[in-house]
Amino acid sequence: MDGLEGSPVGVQVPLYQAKAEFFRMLGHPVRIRVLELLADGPTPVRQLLAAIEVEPSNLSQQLAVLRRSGIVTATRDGSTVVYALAGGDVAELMRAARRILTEMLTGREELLAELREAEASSALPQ
Amino acid sequence: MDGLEGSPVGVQVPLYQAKAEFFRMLGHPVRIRVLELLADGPTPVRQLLAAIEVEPSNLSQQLAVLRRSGIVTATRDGSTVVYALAGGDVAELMRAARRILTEMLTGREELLAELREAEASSALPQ
DNA sequence: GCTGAAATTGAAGAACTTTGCAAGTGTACT
DNA sequence: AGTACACTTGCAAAGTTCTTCAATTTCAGC
Repeated sequence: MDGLEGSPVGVQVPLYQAKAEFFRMLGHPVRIRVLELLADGPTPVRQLLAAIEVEPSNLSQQLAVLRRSGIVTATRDGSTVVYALAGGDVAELMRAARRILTEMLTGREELLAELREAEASSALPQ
Repeated sequence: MDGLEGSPVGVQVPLYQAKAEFFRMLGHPVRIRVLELLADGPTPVRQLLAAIEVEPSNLSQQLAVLRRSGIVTATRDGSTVVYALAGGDVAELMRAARRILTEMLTGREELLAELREAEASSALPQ
């Protein structure tokens, strides 16, 4: 876990490792849903909890991961805590991901259609 | 691992889970480097191996993850195997990630500067 | 057919992440 | 002060992923 935040300022982490940590931090269904909800504006935990089927303590852990990575901020307002995206076009990233994902799944269906039609043998790995 | 490929055709996985699996598949330094190398065109394993400091069998494992997810394809040419991006603008995704990453790190430095200046107490979580 | 090089696979153990529960902190209300 | 609510934290068990080793497959050249 913990990726980005662990690095003291000035200690250089190779960029490809920072990227890997960034993507790993995105790699959890609850965290994805939180980011998508936050894309529509700052949201109190209570509301996230209502929208996502998950135990409060589990949500808190996932929020902690997002917070530590720096992609979201938390501010306390009375007894509720409000989360918001720290900046950046997270929505754009999600769009890019969706495009690739769609393409990948489409490619897959085409491949399967081909395979269904001609039960031929070929010489490719796997 | 295995995410996307495990799903029989027609069994619907919630989109946020497919996204999480997709990002998790990107979440490894060796896999990121492979994708970045492949962004410059199809590349034989031998060349990947020369460019990335990693054991052959470890690289193979990571290539298998990428292959199973469908983001790359492998074709055999004589005794060498050549990998290529399966489609999609992976480069665009990486650019989006880099933008956010940069912003996050910049935000962090600003925050730290602020903290250094005024050692004030506040009431935020963490 | 052997031998060697290129790449993959399988399996075992270490390392990491996720989950849920119980306990803790902070704020608001009476 | 005491109770209730909103969240967070610590921790152990369960689950997943990573790394490495040895074994295997596939092809090319002899």
